[in-house]
Amino acid sequence: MSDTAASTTVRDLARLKGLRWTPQRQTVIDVLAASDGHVTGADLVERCRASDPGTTPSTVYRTLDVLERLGLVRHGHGANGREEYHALPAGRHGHLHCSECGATWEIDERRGEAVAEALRAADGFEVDIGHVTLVGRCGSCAAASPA
Amino acid sequence: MSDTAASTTVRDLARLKGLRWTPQRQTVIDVLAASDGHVTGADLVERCRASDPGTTPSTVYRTLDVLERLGLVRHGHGANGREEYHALPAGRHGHLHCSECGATWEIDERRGEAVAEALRAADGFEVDIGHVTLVGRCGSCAAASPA
DNA sequence: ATTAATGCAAACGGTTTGCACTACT
DNA sequence: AGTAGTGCAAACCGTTTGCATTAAT
Repeated sequence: MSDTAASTTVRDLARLKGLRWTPQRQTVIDVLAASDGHVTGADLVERCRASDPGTTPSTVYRTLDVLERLGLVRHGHGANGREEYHALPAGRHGHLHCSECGATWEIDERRGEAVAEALRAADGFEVDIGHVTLVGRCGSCAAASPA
Repeated sequence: MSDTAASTTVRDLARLKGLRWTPQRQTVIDVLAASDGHVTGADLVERCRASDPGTTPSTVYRTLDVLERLGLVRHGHGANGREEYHALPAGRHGHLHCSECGATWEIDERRGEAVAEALRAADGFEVDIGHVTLVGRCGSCAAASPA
């Protein structure tokens, strides 16, 4: 399961655009794919080093740029404001982060659409729900302590 | 209009907590109050220098910490992920940022509540709508170009 | 007189850049 | 062979910290 169809596609897509495919880039997309949703740039560098100890920050960040330009990756901002990357398809889902217990989880499709609808209501703003992590307090924490 | 009632209150509140009130702190809250909503830390430093050229980053950031601990200031994250501060009362309003035209504006109370309600629906998550700037495309931009 | 707060200057962490070298095509 | 991509190392930017000094109480 190391040379997936998906990887092949990415490589070909890159070639189409006149880009070259390198082991480093493969590593980045592999690691990215293995990260279920949101990874920090620095995180990614670190994780890449696990499979390729020679990984350099510059290469990772440059690769992320390329992948994003290819439309294969999106970046957003986590609860702490740090850049966060995720491989597509994951575009339409956002994240919630509880500032009290520190947990983070996804906003399911239905709620995501409800939020989008609420924002669209007045003047047609089309929110990119996946771009930022919403912060607040989860049900349990909110219930546990007062307002 | 330089020594407002509000300022006096802040100073007294600080004193109550055993803190000292300094010209630098006064400058920070003044500048903050004059900034209609969201200011970056670095921004704030710069703006403070306008009224007090001797302003130091460390002092500004430390002051922001204090003010936040006093509950007078909140920090959040802007469209670019940078830290952003705003003076209360402004807690319950969020910001929208159009990634296409670059405009930023506030989420009015009604929509803010609608969003909160949408997120609360499933499991009681209480979003802090003011903590992050939501990113997307404004009505005009969305209408102008296709999806 | 106490001791909180300041200012400096240096450290920090994540990200970006210039440049010579490597390697994909 | 030609040029896109790499690795290194240094720069960068916003923010944080240690420490001696200043000033609010």
